[in-house]
Amino acid sequence: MTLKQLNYAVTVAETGNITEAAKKLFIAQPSLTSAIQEIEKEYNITLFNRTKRGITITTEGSEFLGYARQLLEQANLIEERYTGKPVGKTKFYISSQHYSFVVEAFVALLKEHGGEKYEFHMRETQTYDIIEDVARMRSEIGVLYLNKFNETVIKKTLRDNDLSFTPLFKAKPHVFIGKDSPLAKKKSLSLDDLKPYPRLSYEQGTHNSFYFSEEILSTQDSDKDLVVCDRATLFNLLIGLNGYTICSGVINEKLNGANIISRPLKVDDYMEIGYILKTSVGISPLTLEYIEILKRLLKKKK
Amino acid sequence: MTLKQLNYAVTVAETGNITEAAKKLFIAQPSLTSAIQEIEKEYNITLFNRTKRGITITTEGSEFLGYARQLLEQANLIEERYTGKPVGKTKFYISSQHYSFVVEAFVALLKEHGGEKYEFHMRETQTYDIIEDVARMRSEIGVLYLNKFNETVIKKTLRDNDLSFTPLFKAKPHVFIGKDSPLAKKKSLSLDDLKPYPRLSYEQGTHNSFYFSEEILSTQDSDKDLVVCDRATLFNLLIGLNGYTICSGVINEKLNGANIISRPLKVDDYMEIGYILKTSVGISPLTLEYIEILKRLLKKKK
DNA sequence: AGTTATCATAGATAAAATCTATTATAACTT
DNA sequence: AAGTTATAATAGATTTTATCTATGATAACT
Repeated sequence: MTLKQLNYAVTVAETGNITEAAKKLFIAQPSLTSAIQEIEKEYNITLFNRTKRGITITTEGSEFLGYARQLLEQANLIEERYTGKPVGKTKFYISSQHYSFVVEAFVALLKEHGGEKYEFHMRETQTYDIIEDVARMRSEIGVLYLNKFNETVIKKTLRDNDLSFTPLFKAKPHVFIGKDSPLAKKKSLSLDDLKPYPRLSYEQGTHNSFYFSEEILSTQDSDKDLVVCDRATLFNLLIGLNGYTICSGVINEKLNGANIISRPLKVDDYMEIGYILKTSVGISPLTLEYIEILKRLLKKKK
Repeated sequence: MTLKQLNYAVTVAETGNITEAAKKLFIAQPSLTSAIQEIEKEYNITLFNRTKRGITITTEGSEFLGYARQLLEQANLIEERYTGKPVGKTKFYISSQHYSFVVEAFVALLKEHGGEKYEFHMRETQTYDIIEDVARMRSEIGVLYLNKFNETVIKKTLRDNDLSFTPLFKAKPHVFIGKDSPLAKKKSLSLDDLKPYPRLSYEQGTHNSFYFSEEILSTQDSDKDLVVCDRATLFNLLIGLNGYTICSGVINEKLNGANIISRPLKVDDYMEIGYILKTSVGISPLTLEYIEILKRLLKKKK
């Protein structure tokens, strides 16, 4: 295994095409072909399925490339430290449930790296995808919540995938509503208060087991159910239809807008929000920095 | 930069002798010489001072090799993951003040890696050395405490060295005494109670500024002062001379022995014990695992 | 003064990486 | 159906890199 080979493999994966990747790397296509074959031979794995219209990554390959990327990232770090010149883009990938504080920290991280070339991904997605992203090393970090109800299932899923969960804070359940909603008059809300209004929740795809829901109490009955993928859409419906959604209550006016307010929900439950990491690969400096920012931000909010 | 070169450089540093290292690496000495020169040329640094009786590492070189080791460690991880065979020894270095829970976690980590080839270092040492060890990447992690008194100074030192501090727990000051000490009768102790007895503290070398003391209240006067380096020695003197030492109070009977007990100290102060990391290099899986063990252990004690 | 241990240099040799040219194959195009 | 295009694999030549052997230089020992 050489750094060159790993870099080649990663580029091929990104390009999805050996010929194309060879051009990017300023080498001839057969050289690249043989470099890839070398890795495959050395570790007796298949990184790519070859077709006549490019290549596709195998599951095995996707995992391997996760490790490879991590290693290359670290090699670039040394390169930069000792040449001064930035080598390749700074890359950062995060998968998260829909929390504005996660976006806020993401923005803060971006600001600190504004000068450099970068490629940052903020994936607000479904709970199961978050876990899968981190497990397959598509993202280095994921943010989600645990509570009494989903804890056992999620923790088992995490264990199975060699992932660790680190709590950030415990939140009492809140309800997000539009500031002009009739519900806004009350200081706190009960489940009965919510009954007449449309409930908004996030789409959970094929893994729409209750356990992977983004909202607690998803097993509760509701007459009017609206399911969306996008935070802005959710907020639009919240305001437009006097809807509500149950959440952690950590709110950022700048990001969510002044039209959204939160009210405590009168139930005996909690949400423990934290981040997940793939333990077997360690933590990169950038991820470490992101975690620090998260913590700093949350401290301020309290 | 290639992994080969880095590996060569690290071996040379370990051996302190190019000829010798070449034998270990099963290559001829001139090959090794030129490999090292290549790195030095590429990054315009001097890794080693050559003398006629081997080589010595430069300060620059020591830092570079810190990064190199980290990278190689991660490369080995991949190698192991995909060949099954263990590649090189598992290495773990920790520097810490004298806390038995740190040793306990160290032991637990060892147990989980008992089957493999390993080289683990537990450096119970002086506060400033802990900071330096982590800053120079001789250790990946360090454990020390902050309190009102030393916080500003230590945090500045950490910032200057690109180190982060993460709190583990806050402890109320306790006093360690022998179980047969006259002081053992009282449920809690005041500073006046301690006056007549010998105070034990850890040697802090040339950096013996108050701020780097391992014990809080080190500025307090004491008539009988005993200064040691070794935890066992400290405990022996504690028992033999009815001495005392001020500490966090986290105690482990198995490790410290049943002859040592702790009593709360009546002062308005705290110790915030946490770990320090070099932020610019990320965290290795093993260090991550160690941190998890620390947290688990401390949770149990509470 | 001779011996030993050490690292550096020179030039030869071996290994590897890369190149050009070509083949094979599936998917489009006309 | 025949031709064209895009893609990856293979073969063999060529270049580049890594390593080797032999030797030189120098300080520290004996």
